[in-house]
This record gives sequence, structure tokens and C-alpha cells, in this order.
Amino acid sequence: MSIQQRRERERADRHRLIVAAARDLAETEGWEAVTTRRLAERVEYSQPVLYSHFKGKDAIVSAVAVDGCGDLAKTLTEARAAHPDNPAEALRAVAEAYLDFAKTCPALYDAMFVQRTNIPFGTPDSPQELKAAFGAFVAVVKPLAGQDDVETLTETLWSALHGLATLTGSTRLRPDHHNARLDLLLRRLLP
Amino acid sequence: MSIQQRRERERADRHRLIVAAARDLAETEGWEAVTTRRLAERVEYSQPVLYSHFKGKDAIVSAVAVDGCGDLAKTLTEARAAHPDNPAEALRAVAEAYLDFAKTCPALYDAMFVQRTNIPFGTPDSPQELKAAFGAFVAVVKPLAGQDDVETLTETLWSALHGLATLTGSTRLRPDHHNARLDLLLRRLLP
DNA sequence: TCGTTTGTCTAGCAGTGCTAGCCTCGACCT
DNA sequence: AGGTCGAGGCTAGCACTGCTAGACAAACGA
Repeated sequence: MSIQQRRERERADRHRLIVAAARDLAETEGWEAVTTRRLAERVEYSQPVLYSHFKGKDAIVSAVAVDGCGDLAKTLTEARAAHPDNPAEALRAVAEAYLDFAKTCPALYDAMFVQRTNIPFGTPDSPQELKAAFGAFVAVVKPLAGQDDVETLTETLWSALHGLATLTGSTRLRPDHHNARLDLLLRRLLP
Repeated sequence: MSIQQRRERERADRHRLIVAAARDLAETEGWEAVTTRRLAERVEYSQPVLYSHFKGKDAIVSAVAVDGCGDLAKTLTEARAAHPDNPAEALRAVAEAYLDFAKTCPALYDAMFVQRTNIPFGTPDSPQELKAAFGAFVAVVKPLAGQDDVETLTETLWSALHGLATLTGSTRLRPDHHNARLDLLLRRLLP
């Protein structure tokens, strides 16, 4: 019995080790550097071991993405909590935290919201980390929604921030004017 | 002299043929299916011929992207021209045309605005097609900008639409509510 | 007609994701 | 305690990727 438990624990540890290594490698050298061979070398196992934990490389990327959603949720929640009595300030803090997250961890952000994935978004069986991240957005939008549907407005705000994050990150927008765009967006979208 | 001209003409034709084949293949089967071998087969030349026209696969993707920007510029300009005396209607038409473009040609859109590229965006030496597409946005935003800087506001609107397009396209937003999000965005961002 | 240039092709390199099949080691049962 | 057996790791290999060196042929200028 206890042997079985120890094995499962070791398995879970190695699972986490793989995800952490993939995330680290991606953030350091970009996703194109994350090959099964290099990843296997990092975790000091041979390549096929990865496939006994994950169905394929895509599944590893997805695991990293879900992991990242947990981090994002935490970041956003903290940003909101810093301004408990000022909805507008809270919104601004959350928006800035979101864009900062995308800027600080571009590869992680890419896995979460850009790369093709089969993580279920916006459905009841979404991973809890994902719901938490979206929930943090909803909480900060709610006081400012007026008569509009909160979830729809939240999705719209999220989309706008996502657009800013990705277009800025891929240098498709003028690098200065970054703050001006955010100011404009928040002032006009959620006054 | 004329021989030289004929050769250059043939080269240009083949250049266009390659770009068109890449675009078609990407749109039909996705970018992951666009390999140099399959592309060479499509244009009925051997693989190394591609490399006498383009520095590498990335350059082919970039050429497709620039090509697509020309199409997008045309689409947006037409959408605006359909409502010459109603700025709000023109904006809505352009926004819808943009999202429709992204939905209809997802692979092309991906090459233009998602994939990593070294096309210079937002600088004086951007390709003319790109400037034209952005110009169409500027034209439609201008009458509604009020006191805000037109270019900054245009970038913000574009970002928001881009966010909607990509998150919708990757099924990260609830599929219904699509129109509700667009309504909300336009009503709040550019009333 | 004879070089020379221009262009295309075959063949191959190093690297990718993924898997078949062997082999070792340790947990079990007698 | 010793034999059995299975979980789990490994080596080796497949079919594919982007890209390139070097052979070869066709078309050009003299």
C-alpha cells in the first residue's frame, strides 16, 4: 500500500518537474527551443519518459498554460485587493497587472492565450485555474458594468487587453504610446 | 535585353505563384501543413527553387502576410465607402468587415497579426499595404475621435478588435455573445 | 561552335515528434 | 530465500522538418 503511494508521489513530483522545466526553458529560450530531447535532458530522463506522463508535446504545453493561469489569477486577485474601496483604481491596477504579466512572461502568456490548444475555455468544465483568472476580471468589472451584462463586458475588456498585450509584444504597435493606449481604453470602455 | 526582361518577368510570376500557393495551402490545411516540400510540389518545382526566391520559409510567410494586408486594406476601404455620410455606421461596417476577414481567412490573419515576423509595423518603412490597412482604420476613427489622438485611438480600437478576433478564433470566448461583445465595444469605446 | 553563366535538380545533413521493443530492477508469492 | 513477473526506463529507429552542397543540363554571348 505505502509503496504504491510512494510511487504515485514520485510520479506527481516528476510531473511537476517536467512542467516546471518546460516553462523555464520556454521563458528562457522561447517555445521553439522546447524540444522533447532538450526537455528530457533537463529533467535528466530519457525522451520516452515524457510520453508516459503526457500524451504528447501539446499536452505539456497545455499543462504549462493551466499552471500559468493559476499564477495569473493570483496576480490579478492581489492587484484588485490592493484597492478595496476604489473600483476605478482597482480596474486600472488589474489591467496593468495583466499587461505586465504578459510582458514579463511572454512565452507563458503565449501558451495560455495565443497558441492553439484544446483546453476548454469559457465552459463549466474549464480548469479551476482558468475560472479563477476570469473571476478576478469579473470581480473588478462588476462595480463598473452599469446596465450591461458583466460577463460580456468582462470578455470585451479581456479581449481588448489581450489585443494590446499581443500586438505590443510582437512589436506591431508603436512602443511608446503604450500607456496612452491603456488610458484611452479604460477611460472610454469603463468610465 | 529583352531576354533579361523575359527572365525577370518569369521570375516575378513564379514569385507570385509561390506566395499564392503558400496562402492557399495554409488556408486549406493550416500553416503546419505548409512545408517546403509540399509547397514545392504544389508549384511543380523542386524544393531548392523556393530558396532562390526567398531567404527561408519565414520569408514566404511574411510575403503572404503582406499580400493579405493588401486584401484587408481593400476590404476595409470598401466597407467604409458604403457609408459615406454616417461615421457611426461606417465604423460598425469596418469593424464587422475586419472580424469577418479574420474569421474567413484565419490562416492568413494568423500570418499577418499573430505569428512572429520581422515585417516593420508602425514605422515609416512599413510596406505600403500595411499602411493602407491602418489608414482605412484611421479614416473611420477620425470623425469619432473627439479630443483624443486619432492614431492612438485607432491603435486601441484595432487592438480590441484583434483581441476579439483571436480569442474568438481560438474558441477562448463563448461563441454566442459574439455580437454582444462587438456592440458593447463600439458603443462604449467610440460613442 | 565553344566556353561560360544561369538555373534546376538529386542527395544529404542535422534536427523534430513520437514509438517499438528490449532489459533491468525491485516487489511479490511460494 | 529464491524464483517469477511486471512496471518502468532505455536504446534505437521511423518519418518528417528546414535548409544546402555539389552535380548537371540548358541557354546564352563570343
